[in-house]
Amino acid sequence: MPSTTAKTPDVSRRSERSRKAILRASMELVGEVGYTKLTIEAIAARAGVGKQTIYRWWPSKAAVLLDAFTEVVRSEDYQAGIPDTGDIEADLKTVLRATADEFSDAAFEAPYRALAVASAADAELAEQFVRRLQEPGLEVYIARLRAGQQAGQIDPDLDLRLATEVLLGPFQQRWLNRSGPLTHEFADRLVEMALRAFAPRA
Amino acid sequence: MPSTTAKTPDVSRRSERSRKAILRASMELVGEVGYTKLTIEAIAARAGVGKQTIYRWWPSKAAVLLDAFTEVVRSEDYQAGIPDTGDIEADLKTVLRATADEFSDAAFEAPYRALAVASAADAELAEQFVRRLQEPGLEVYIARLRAGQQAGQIDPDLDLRLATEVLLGPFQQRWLNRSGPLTHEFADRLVEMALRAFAPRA
Amino acid sequence: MPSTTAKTPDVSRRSERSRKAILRASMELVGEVGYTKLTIEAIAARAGVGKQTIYRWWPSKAAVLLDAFTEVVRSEDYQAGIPDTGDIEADLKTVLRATADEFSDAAFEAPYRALAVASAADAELAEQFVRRLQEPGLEVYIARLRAGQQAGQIDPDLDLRLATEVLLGPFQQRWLNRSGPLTHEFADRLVEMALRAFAPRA
Amino acid sequence: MPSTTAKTPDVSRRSERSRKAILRASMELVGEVGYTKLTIEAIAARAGVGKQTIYRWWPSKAAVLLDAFTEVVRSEDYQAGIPDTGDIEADLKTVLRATADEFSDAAFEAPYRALAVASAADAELAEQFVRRLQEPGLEVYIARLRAGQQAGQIDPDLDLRLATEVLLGPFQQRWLNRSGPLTHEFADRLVEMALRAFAPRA
DNA sequence: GTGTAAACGAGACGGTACGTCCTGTCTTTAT
DNA sequence: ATAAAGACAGGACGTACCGTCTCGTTTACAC
Repeated sequence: MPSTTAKTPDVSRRSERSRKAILRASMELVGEVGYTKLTIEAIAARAGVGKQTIYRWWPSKAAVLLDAFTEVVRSEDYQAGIPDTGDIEADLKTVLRATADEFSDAAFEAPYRALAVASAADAELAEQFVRRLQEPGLEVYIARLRAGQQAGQIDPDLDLRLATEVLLGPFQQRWLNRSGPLTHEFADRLVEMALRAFAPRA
Repeated sequence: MPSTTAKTPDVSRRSERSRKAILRASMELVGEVGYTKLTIEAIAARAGVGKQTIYRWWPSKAAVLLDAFTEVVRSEDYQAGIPDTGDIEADLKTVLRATADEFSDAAFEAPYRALAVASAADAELAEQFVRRLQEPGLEVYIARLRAGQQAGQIDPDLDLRLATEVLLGPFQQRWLNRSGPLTHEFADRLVEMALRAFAPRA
Repeated sequence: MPSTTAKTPDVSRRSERSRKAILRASMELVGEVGYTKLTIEAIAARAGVGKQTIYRWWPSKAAVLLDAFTEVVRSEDYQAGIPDTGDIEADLKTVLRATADEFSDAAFEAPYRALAVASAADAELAEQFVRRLQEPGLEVYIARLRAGQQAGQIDPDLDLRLATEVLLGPFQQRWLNRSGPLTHEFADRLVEMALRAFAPRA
Repeated sequence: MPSTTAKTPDVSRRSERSRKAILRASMELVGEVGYTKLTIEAIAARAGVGKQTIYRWWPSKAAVLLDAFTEVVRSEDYQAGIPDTGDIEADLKTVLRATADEFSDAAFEAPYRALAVASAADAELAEQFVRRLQEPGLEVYIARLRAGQQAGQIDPDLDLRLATEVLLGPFQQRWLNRSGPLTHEFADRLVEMALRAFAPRA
């Protein structure tokens, strides 16, 4: 029976108090100084924790931040899902407008961009970033689109996965590249164009 | 009046040999060690150049890399534009498939991702990145779509700018997030879905 | 009356097995890595003992080593005393030559030097070091010199304490400073010179 | 022609200001906190210097301290030599009493003990310590003893090197081990006993 | 041609943060 | 209650780079 203990620390002995303090300090600091100037030393100092306690449990500052952000966002969003008023265009616009607003809020934007950037640079982190933060978001879109299919508003043969990419890809691109403003106007136009692609074939 | 200009170096006395060596060393090193482990000191050492020579002419290592990459890519792509066989779907698929292949080539991918990442993190760099590397790419798409409009294959009222975002956003998203493979299959499906959105209204 | 004694651990419950393992590990390690690189953690690990068990019973790693060394040396030397053949010069040379050999043996030298060094740096340890390891050595010299006085070979008014310092001080100095080799030649010359000082006044 | 440059820093570019500040800070700090608690970081901070500047020029904190101490002591002592009033006993007592006083002065004692301890632990340092600080001291004794030989007060066949060890060894031993007080009384008795050993044979 | 001023290669500098190591304390579980 | 185990806060280690700052040494234009 393997149970490779080796040098992995004992999770049952982990200090919850320290864990919380570290995540909290990370979120505070990334807002104050930005991701590039965020240092493990500063996190440890702010959290009142030894550096080793961070290195023991996380492989990088990005991983810390991912945990911190996940903890905050957990189910806060996503859980509700996308409203279904029967009017899919209105519903998608509502949600995408809200998302645009969220991405315009610095408190949300700073750590989220930090994670997106770190993920783009680090494949291992990316896997976690996508799975823990992006996938859940896609799922609620897929659910709403599926309802749209049943309501006859969406092509029943549509590749829903690809559909969400068409809807959200342009959005993320604008945001990451800062190649344009994330206005309600933009959200509306994007939804309209996407829905033309999603519509049942004549 | 002396017009001191103080600290701006004299471009006419700039050493072309050093400039080339620096750009070359940057491209080599970013391929060997990756962007995060790329250091100014290593570039200077590899290029046989004093550090100050780099600091004199570039504000950051990302800026060096942007110059290096621009030099390589210069007009190599883009200049030709997108072929126009009359079949816009086939033409777009051809180009997007080629792009997918390009982004799968490590020699291209490493520095380009480095720049994309650095741009996502740094607004000032982003402006240059978008203007010098992304915009020219968009333009050729816009040109082809405009031709499609004239040929009656594309909705004449279509917002062509937004259209390119719908076409390329999902592509960039997959690539940056590594959320899926950049296959020809993907390129084809993406073009097909986009064209449904771009088609003239019934 | 409870006689709490609060924080002094209960000696009667002390694990003899752990004590032995710790002393043994200390001696081994000081030989392998030297005193400066000797760590409490390594001793604990080698001894298969918790760190706290060391901290509970010893105030410092030097104290551990002092115990370890004392245990080994205990009475092994000293007990026999210095031989008395009637020829004090020969007797002293014999002993000092033997001492020179002992100090040239790495197995003895490493821990003893470690203790001497630690003692020179730490007054509290020094007191113990001198009392438990050096004084017993001096006593046997004093005893032999006293016999020499009675035999009329040594000045009856000689300060025997100071005499041992004159005999052993130069020896220790050479050894500690490595300012010269501890040869039999050196031992002989030192004894001869000292005895000129110890001789009865004309 | 070898001249192994390799990675040795360029001495001609060395900052004299930094060198002085480092040596000064070392001496201050060793007095304030003692040798064991003396850290390179603290020296760098006090000197207003980067740590690398210390690591670049010295192999260890002991080496820094040796330089610092040497700079202070340089020729201050030793240069004058031992007075020669014709009465060698009085002269030696004068000097040894003065030395006893010096070793009782904390400002001198702290760094000197630090060096002695570090030297006892580190052979490489010891070589320098002996050569730069101890040998010059011995030389002045040898010179005075030689004068004594010419004056007929000292055995012309005496091994002067060994003689200085007999005189100073007991002194250093007492001091390092703290095995007794360094009083004028002690100095006098030691000189008297040594001179009995040094006297011309009857 | 020579003089002078900038750019250059080199690299020392004051710093910051890294990731590792060890200290001495504290907590948990087992004997 | 002591012990083994090991997580913890703290702090120094020695290293790697940062961006700035001299140093001489080219280099190229002005005279």
